[in-house]
Amino acid sequence: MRDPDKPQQIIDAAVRVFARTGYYNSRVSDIAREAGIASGTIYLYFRTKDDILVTLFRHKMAEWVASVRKEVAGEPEPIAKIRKIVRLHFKVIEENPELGEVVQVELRQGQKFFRGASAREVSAYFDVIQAVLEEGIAAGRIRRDLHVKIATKMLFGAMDQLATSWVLGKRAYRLTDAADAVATIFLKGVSSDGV
Amino acid sequence: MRDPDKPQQIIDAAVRVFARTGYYNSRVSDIAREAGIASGTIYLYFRTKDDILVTLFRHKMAEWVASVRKEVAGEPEPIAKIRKIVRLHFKVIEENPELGEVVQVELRQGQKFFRGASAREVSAYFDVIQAVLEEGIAAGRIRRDLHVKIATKMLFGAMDQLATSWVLGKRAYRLTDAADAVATIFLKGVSSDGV
Amino acid sequence: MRDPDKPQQIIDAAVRVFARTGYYNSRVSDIAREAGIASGTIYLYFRTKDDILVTLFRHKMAEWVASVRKEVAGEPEPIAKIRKIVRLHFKVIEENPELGEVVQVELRQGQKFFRGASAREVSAYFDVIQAVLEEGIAAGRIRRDLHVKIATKMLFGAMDQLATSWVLGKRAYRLTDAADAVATIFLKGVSSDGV
Amino acid sequence: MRDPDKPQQIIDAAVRVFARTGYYNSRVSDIAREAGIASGTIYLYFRTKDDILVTLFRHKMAEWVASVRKEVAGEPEPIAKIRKIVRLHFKVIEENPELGEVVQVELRQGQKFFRGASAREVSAYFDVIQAVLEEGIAAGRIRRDLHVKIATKMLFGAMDQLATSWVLGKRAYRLTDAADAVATIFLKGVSSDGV
DNA sequence: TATGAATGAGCCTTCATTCAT
DNA sequence: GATGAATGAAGGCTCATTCAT
Repeated sequence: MRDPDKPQQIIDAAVRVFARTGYYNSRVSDIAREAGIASGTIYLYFRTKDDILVTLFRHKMAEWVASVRKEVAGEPEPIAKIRKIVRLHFKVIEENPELGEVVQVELRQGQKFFRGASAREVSAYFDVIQAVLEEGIAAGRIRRDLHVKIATKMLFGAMDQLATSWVLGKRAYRLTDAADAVATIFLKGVSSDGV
Repeated sequence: MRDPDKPQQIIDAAVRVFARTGYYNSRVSDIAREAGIASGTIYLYFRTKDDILVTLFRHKMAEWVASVRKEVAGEPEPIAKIRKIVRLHFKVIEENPELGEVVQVELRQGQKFFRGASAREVSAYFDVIQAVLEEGIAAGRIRRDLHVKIATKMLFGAMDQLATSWVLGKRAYRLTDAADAVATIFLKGVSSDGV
Repeated sequence: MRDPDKPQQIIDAAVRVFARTGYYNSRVSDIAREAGIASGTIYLYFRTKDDILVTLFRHKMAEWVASVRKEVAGEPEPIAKIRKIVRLHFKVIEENPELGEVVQVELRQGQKFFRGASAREVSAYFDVIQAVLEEGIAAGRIRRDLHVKIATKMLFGAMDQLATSWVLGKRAYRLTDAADAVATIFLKGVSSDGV
Repeated sequence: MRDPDKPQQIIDAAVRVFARTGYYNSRVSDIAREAGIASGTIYLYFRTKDDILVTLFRHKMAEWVASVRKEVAGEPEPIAKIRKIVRLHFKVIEENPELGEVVQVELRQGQKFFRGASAREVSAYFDVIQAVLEEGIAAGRIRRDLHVKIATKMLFGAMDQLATSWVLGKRAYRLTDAADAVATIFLKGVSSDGV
């Protein structure tokens, strides 16, 4: 198992193929053709077809979470952090619509049928959001009585739905243009009354 | 002479089977067994396996939207309407977790791969939410400058994510208990400043 | 099992259906629809689908042979008898092209796969031809050294091929117009030299 | 890298299987077993089960016609050519009775139901016979007023019927022994009177 | 390591036949 | 007798996976 680029090439090919036809309607040989290799070669790097999807999720989500974490770390202000998260979420989707299609569409299948293999990475994303909200509470910018877990899921769900609509729709507008509106509504919803 | 209850029985069986193993991992014969009929019988009422899923979506979403519409119609106050929608959304999921699993998990697949067969019914749900928001604006209860389409998607996404977490999770709490918190955050986010 | 017309109606419907799509591509329900009855009713008169085909062959061939026998009996002259046989063969096909299609196309399948169920009737036809040839030899009109069985098969084969071409082709000409040419060539081939 | 002998092996296996049970009563897995391969392998070389039969017809008929053409070309005399054709026709059947069974029995089905896929090759055989007859007319050996198309069909039909009887019968005699009798009768039937 | 031909389990769908009405 | 809904065995075809080269 020498070539260290192959797994990444295969995953990138899989993203494109899955985006096009979905996991269950894609054949391993489609991924191989897209990657420019023989289908047998895939099995030198992945155990099964499922394994490709699971690894894909893990890698992409890990990358994503890492970049969100980094972005957030560079910003001291909790309110601004939320705005950054929304903007980055939409930017990632906008720049990688194929990845978006796969993640948006297949993730729920994945959560259910692939043993929560990507659970760690997904919940890491939730953790980032939740941590920022808690920071905001500590800073007095966010309501003390906020049910943080609920608010976390709401923000994620809101972003996810905007992204899904855009990805599966006509993409006639720039998704990132919606970022501020989304952040504003959410922040208004969770902020301390006096702010 | 053809049994008018059969299609419903088959759909109900399909909901249970799809909830358990997902559309692509379910066999037609599984649905037949669950429905207590022979597999050939299914083809007297549905053209293909796909047709079962599409019909399932259409029927269940149509029912759902109808009940939401009815609930909303009985309430004059736009703010209260939003609260009712959230409560009903969670109540439906809580009382039909299997339906929830199918709709939550398969719907996105469906939106993408089944010719948007359920698109009409899904967008009808969005329409209900949007109409209530516009009513709220007209009544001065909701910000005049709100981007209504964005807010609609946000509310749907928030509810959907809460529901998904609950359905795929341990269900250790009552989903409906989260309804007021969700509605409150959302309403605070969109309401007129003076309110 | 009362209605004495049903079996005939079913057979006639089967002739039309088999002519259209062939035995193996026809469904029992197609025959039922064509006959204007329910598919279950067929099983009151026939044991299996095979039974329909076998009975069809037997009846139609028996009718055919009977009419050939009658026609031949009315003609004292052996040479004229041969001409009559050819003319009648082509007339039957021309007037019942659907029957022709079934008999021509399916008969060989039948000979092979349906236990020679129609063997008796088919060989009865051969017997008629052979008897006429032997009559011709006795009358000195046909070569004494003729291999009668071979000549019988040749005449049948020749008529059968002309009929098949016509039935499966465009039918742009009248098949009976070819009868005399066929008879003439055959008779010249088998007649006594001095004639 | 794909084995270039496989298609031929599959066709040969198919000939044996179809001869035994007929096209419609044969399963693809039967052909695979007869060919000593897995059933999926067949689909690497043929698109559908139909495709096997059509290809089989085309190949075998093309081979047949080529050998007839060659045989005929080596003989200058038109009368002798006819005798050669009959002898070769019977020889092919006698040496390949299984092929004979398939061609004789299934060909008519094929003509009707497989889009006339073998039409070109079959009519090429007719063309060879017809050309020889026209040659005979030009050489003054065959009647000038002969309806060539009818005579062509008659000869083919006669040979075909002899072959069918032999193939489907007990094969208690040598088919080639009948060749001269058949040729003689036919030639006497079509030859110029003075000959 | 890479290949891709070969494998064969698996599944959707059809349709001859049955049987309750 | 007549119906046609129900049955379930059967089979063509797909495709993830293996393995000889």
